[in-house]
Order: sequence, then C-alpha cells, then structure tokens
Amino acid sequence: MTQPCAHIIDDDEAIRDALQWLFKTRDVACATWPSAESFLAALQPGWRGCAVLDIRMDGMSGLECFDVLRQRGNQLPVIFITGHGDVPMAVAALKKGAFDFIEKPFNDSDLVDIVMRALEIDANNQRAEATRETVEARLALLTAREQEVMELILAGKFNKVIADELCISMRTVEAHRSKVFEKMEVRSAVELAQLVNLVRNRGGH
Amino acid sequence: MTQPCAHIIDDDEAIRDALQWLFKTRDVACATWPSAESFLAALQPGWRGCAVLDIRMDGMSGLECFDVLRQRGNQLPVIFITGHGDVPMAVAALKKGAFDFIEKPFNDSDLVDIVMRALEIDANNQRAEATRETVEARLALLTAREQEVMELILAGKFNKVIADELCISMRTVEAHRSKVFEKMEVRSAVELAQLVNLVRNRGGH
DNA sequence: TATTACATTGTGGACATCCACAACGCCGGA
DNA sequence: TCCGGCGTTGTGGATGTCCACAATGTAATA
Repeated sequence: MTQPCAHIIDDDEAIRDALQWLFKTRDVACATWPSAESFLAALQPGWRGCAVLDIRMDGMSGLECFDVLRQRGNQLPVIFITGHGDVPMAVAALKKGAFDFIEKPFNDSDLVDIVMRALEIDANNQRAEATRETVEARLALLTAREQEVMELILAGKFNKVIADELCISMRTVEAHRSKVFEKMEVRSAVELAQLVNLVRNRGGH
Repeated sequence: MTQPCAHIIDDDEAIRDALQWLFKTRDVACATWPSAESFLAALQPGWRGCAVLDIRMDGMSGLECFDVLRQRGNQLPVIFITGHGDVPMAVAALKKGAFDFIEKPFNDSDLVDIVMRALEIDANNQRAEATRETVEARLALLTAREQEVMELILAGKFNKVIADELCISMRTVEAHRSKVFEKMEVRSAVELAQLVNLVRNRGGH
C-alpha cells in the first residue's frame, strides 16, 4: 500500500540515513532512493507525499529529475537541497514550481516543518485531483455532439437557440441535454456549470 | 495619466539613471523613485506595470517595501535586485510572491526581458481584476436576503425547495430571484453561476 | 411624519424544461 | 448481414421559470 511519504533522493548514504532517522523520530513516513534514476524508475502515478531532492548527484541531477517528474505530469511538491546552490539556481527552481529550496547545512526542524507543509499541500492537491479526475471521466463519456450541446448550455443559451445554432430541432437538443445531465450525473444546468468549473477556471497561475 | 510602467526604486542615483536609460532605449516606460518611502507615498491603487526594487536601501528596505505593497492589496509584479543577496532571502521573496529576484551585476537584456514579462503578466492581471471588480460591485448591490437566495440558486435548487428552506412562499423566492438576475445583469441561472465562479474558485495558489 | 427600501404574497399567463413513449436512418463491428 | 450506438425527430403532458400587475407590512431615513 502506498501511503503519503517523503521521498528522500540523495546519493550520499549518510545523508539518506540521517534524514530517514530524522523523519522517523518526527513520525513522518519516508522512503529513500540512492539516485534520481532509481526514484523515477520506481515512481508510480498516484504516489502521494513529497520529494526531498538533492541537486548534486552522480548521474541525473536533482534539477533534471524534477523536470522529468513534471514532464510525466506528476505534481508532487519538491524540496530541493543543495550544498552548492546559488541565487539564480534557487530562483529558477522555484519559478519552475519547486516547493522549496534550502542549503546545506540546514536546520533539522526547519526541514521537517517544510516537509510537513508539503505533505499538507499534497493532501489538498490529492482531493482536488480526485475531483478533477471524476469530472474528466464523466466528460469523456460524452459524445462529440453532446459536448457541443453542453458548451452551449454552459453559455446559458435556451434550447431553442441551441437548436438554431446547430441547425437541428429543439427536440434533439432536449435529447442531448438529457443525455449530458445523465452522464455528468447532475440534475440541472447550474449543477453542470459548477461541476465543469471545477476542472476549468483554475488555470493560469 | 497613468500608463503601465516599470517603477525603478533604488537609492543609488547612478543606477536609477542607468536603468532609466536602459528602459528608454528599449521602449519600456518607466519611472524612478529614490526610496521605498517616496514610492509608497506616491503609489495609487490602479497603477499598472511592475516594480524593480533594490533590496538594500537607506531607510525602508526593498523587502519591507514589498510587504507594505502587498498589505495594501497591491498585486504589482515585483522584481528584486540585490548585490548582497543569498539563497534563503531569494527563496523567501519568491515564496511571498515576488516575480523575480536577480543579483547585481546583471545582464541588461535579461532584466529587460524579465520586466517585459512582468508587464505582460500585469496586463493580464488587470483584465482579471477588472472583471473581478465588476462582479464584486454587482454582488455588493444585493441585499442580504437576495444573496441568501442566490446561494441556493447556485446550489442548483428549485424555487420550491428554496422557498421551503427559507420558510417563505415560492412567489417571494421568484421575486428575489428576479432581483438577483437584474442586479447581476444576467439572464439565467447558468450565466449567474459562470459569473460568480469568476470571482470564487481562483483561490489557493 | 412622509418617503424610501426591503421583504413579503397573490393571480394568471407565456415560455422553457423535463420526461415517457415512439420511431427512423446511418455506420461500424460481430 | 444483423445488432447496437448515435443522431435525429415527434407528441403530449407535468413541472419549473419569467414576468406584468397588484398589494401589504416593517424599518430606517430624510
């Protein structure tokens, strides 16, 4: 079973062990990985928690690992750790969406606090993603025509107007409308709008 | 008239002049301020553009200036510049919502690029804010009762159900509903939902 | 005190939506 | 070739919404 945990990715065994021990004493579940490659190879979509990622590692660097993670569509909060970081690197990492960026040596309690905040954020993300996926799944059930009708419903148009625009009878629109409601599991146009707005809108940071 | 411009805030006159010249040659409108205090004293809500803020200044620091700006509800993109920055400072600034954080000496073209991106972002924000304010203004016209009814409409409930929940007649609900539509300038419950969702939802970065 | 804003309710009709029952043509897969 | 999904359309009725016309009571304000 995959419960939320902090994934520690560092090629230095001493640090992995130290962090593992640190998190253990603070009751934070964690897993350790000796390289970016091993972590990415094991990673499953659906893993929750966060990643504590060392930047300078043999093989793939932490920064590259982060890019791959995001390319795979994984939105896990990532906390970078580095002993040789500079301001431009930190700025670039955060602007790309890293959760935090700290330098060694760091204060243990600070790291734990950051990780716990990251875990909280991820728990929220999980709820949002679950909702999103549910809605997307329902949307996927709609035929092209039904989606077309749905858009016009969401624009607040009357069946009569929709019928005119699509050059079909009002009765047909009603049929599609009914199907849309059924597949989307809503009982009114307003509920539909609320539901669809859950997965749209939230764009453009 | 206040057109979008880059506000350069630096206590070093040589730098102000240099940046002003730089922006002028790149056709980027700008204004200069010799201190955080002078900028904040002149600042009007509604000013658009971005701020290029030196961190180390006599009197109020750039970081403090940023905090005051945000406390006032101003969302202008802020680009920090510093000659003595470190990673934690940069990280803290970005996590608080700074647009960018660069070190001196910096490449002129880089700064111009950053500022131009900031100006773009701000132009988008302006549109979003304008919409938001329009909707908020309409919402403010609603009486308490009307808002109450509106919430139930947005929940997708029938007038009959709303009447039961508020212990009033269906006719009264219809009257409120009508008033809500009129004041919100929409013609259907779906339009209302779309409009209100523009100002809700977009929370929780 | 007179005015105004607000919440409340009723009647009646026009219009829109929801729904059950019924049917036809097209197209792709078994 | 037959079946099933899909888009299409119709009828008719129950239910919900929109709106004009009309009215009453309360509270705050000018």
